[in-house]
Amino acid sequence: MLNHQAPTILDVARRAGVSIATVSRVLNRTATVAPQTLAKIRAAIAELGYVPRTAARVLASRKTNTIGLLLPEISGSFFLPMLRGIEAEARQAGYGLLIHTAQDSPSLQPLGEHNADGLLIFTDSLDKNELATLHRRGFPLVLLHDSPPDDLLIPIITIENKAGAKMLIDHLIEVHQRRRIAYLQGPPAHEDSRWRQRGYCEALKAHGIPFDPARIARGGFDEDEAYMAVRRMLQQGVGLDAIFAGDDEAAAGTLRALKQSGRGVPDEVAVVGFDDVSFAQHLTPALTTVRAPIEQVGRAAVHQLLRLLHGQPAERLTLLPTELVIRESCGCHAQSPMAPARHPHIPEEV
Amino acid sequence: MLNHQAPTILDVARRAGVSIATVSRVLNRTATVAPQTLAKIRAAIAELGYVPRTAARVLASRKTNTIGLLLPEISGSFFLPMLRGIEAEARQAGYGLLIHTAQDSPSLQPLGEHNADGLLIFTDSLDKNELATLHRRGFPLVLLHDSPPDDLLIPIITIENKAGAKMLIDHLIEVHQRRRIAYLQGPPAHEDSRWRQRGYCEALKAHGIPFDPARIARGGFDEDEAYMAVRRMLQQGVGLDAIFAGDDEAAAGTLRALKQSGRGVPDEVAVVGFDDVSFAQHLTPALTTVRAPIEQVGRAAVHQLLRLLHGQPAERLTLLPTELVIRESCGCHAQSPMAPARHPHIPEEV
DNA sequence: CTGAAAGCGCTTACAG
DNA sequence: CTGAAAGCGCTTACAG
Repeated sequence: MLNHQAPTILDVARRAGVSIATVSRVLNRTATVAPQTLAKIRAAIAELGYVPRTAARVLASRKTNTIGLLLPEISGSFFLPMLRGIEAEARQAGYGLLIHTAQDSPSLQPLGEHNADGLLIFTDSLDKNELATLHRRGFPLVLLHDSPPDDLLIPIITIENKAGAKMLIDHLIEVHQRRRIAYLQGPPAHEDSRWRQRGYCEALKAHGIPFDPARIARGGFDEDEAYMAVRRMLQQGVGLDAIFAGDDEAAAGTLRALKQSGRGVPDEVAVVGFDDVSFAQHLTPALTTVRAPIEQVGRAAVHQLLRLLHGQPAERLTLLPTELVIRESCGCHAQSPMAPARHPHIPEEV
Repeated sequence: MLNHQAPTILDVARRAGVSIATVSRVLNRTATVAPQTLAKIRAAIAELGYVPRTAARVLASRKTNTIGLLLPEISGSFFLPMLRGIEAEARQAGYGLLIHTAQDSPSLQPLGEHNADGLLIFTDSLDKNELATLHRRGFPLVLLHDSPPDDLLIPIITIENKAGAKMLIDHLIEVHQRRRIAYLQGPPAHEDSRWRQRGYCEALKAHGIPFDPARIARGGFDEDEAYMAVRRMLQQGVGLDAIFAGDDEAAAGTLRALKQSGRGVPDEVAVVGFDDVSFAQHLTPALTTVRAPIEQVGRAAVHQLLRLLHGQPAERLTLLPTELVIRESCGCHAQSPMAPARHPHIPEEV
């Protein structure tokens, strides 16, 4: 399909007057080469605009030099910073990034040992059996926000969900005297949600507030689902003076439901989220939430995977700290509007 | 590195009692195979859990079956839907997606003929010379939101920026009687921004409003940059009754700057954005903007690239329609019952 | 420090 | 409908 035949290692070798083995050595810095030879080869490469064929290298070396990323789907403000972290870290290490969503493929064909050296697997994107099979084959795997089955030692990267949630609820109780606090659960099997709920429960307990199941509903980490859930609770007359929406997306739906029902936020009902995604600060009132270091999760995942790829031991669990972000929706005052919004870090140019 | 040797096509052939050529044929559906033979091969594949090595296929067939995506960086709410569209369309067509950001690599090494069949190139991510070189080699390329140099026939996918902007400004002028409308430009070389500015100018002209360069500033399609730009205009005493922020990110910064300066939005100053990214509806007041079909842009780009890959002619230009999204920041009433009611207001005098 | 040669696991004419 | 064989473009012991 290409107009001209791209140069191969043989073309370079001929032009430089050496063997292809020597060219390969300078390409891979795999052995010292005489200075003049080196210079000739470098020149030949430059003149021909030679780029090694990935496929040939992979076939011969049995390493793909690419990391696979498996996701359930591409959505939510959560995903962007994570991808940024993964891509940056992979690129820095000289690895390519192959992305695939599990959308409708029941089995994991498009990503595997045949086109990646290792895999990053996000919550809910791969069947546990397939995971076990891959792992037993010795294929390097790192999990994101989802624990492996007990018997498998697969590294996992996740965040301090419980501690974050506890800080948040403690704040509502201690600073704003809320005691009738609802919790909106995420998707059923979602570990983040379960840990957040534990933090919520612990905070209640620590303050002697009885747990009331009527104040638990399914928000699904989803704006519309949360909207419906809150409407339902309100209609049922569940007594509330605060809602922990589970995550920021759900918090947006919660705010909408409350506004529509004429409840004042935060005066009547305080609202808090989790994650601190980009739009959290733009909500009205500005959302009090917990900052999840999402980009770092991505970086850490690649980091651990690289260790595995290099035959080094990896951390079984990487638990990244979360941080309370106080804005207005909890009942606190607005901070100075002088402060510009915070932005994710942009790597410096070299 | 793997515990067991993964099965190869030879293992399958032996088990099925056929040659590797025949196995290859059923793998690729490249010739009809006798039913019993087919069955035996299928069985062998299943029993062995055989998956063809991508590298070997690529090397032998000279097709990578993957699409490369080159971006300047991973950021902004704009990027997510575009990626979703690209990934979905590629997956559907059986292509892998290899992502790379141009961050610090001055030249395009990590993505090219050696590991992709074709490339999707987003604005600002590749030097024009490299682009020309790739194209002249006959490498399939599709551009996103950025025109090729005149002499190169590279398909481009973009949106109706000018028409969208014109609708927006027409609305401000005709419905809300605004005449002192500022425009915040995007990054210098950004085509989207230039076309939006043309739409802005045409709308002014059509209503006999003189163009005033004092009302043009650099918002950079960036929240903080827009914030600073608006503050500056306000300090300089530039007369304004509306601001077209260039895009939604900049609109967020604009709202912040106006709020901080105590200007009422939309009463004193109307604000409109462009793109309709996810947070636009969450801003206060809810943002009137133009919906850019971003996910579709991604899909269309893959679609055109696939045509190229299949040797079919591709559309030189795909121009996707935009659509006005009226919310509240222009001065209109809230449309949906979801939002709180507002009293009608009488526009300020000019 | 360098080369000859085997081999990585497929696809694809070419025969039959 | 099927097989034998060449070839894709590299890497990597093995010699020297």
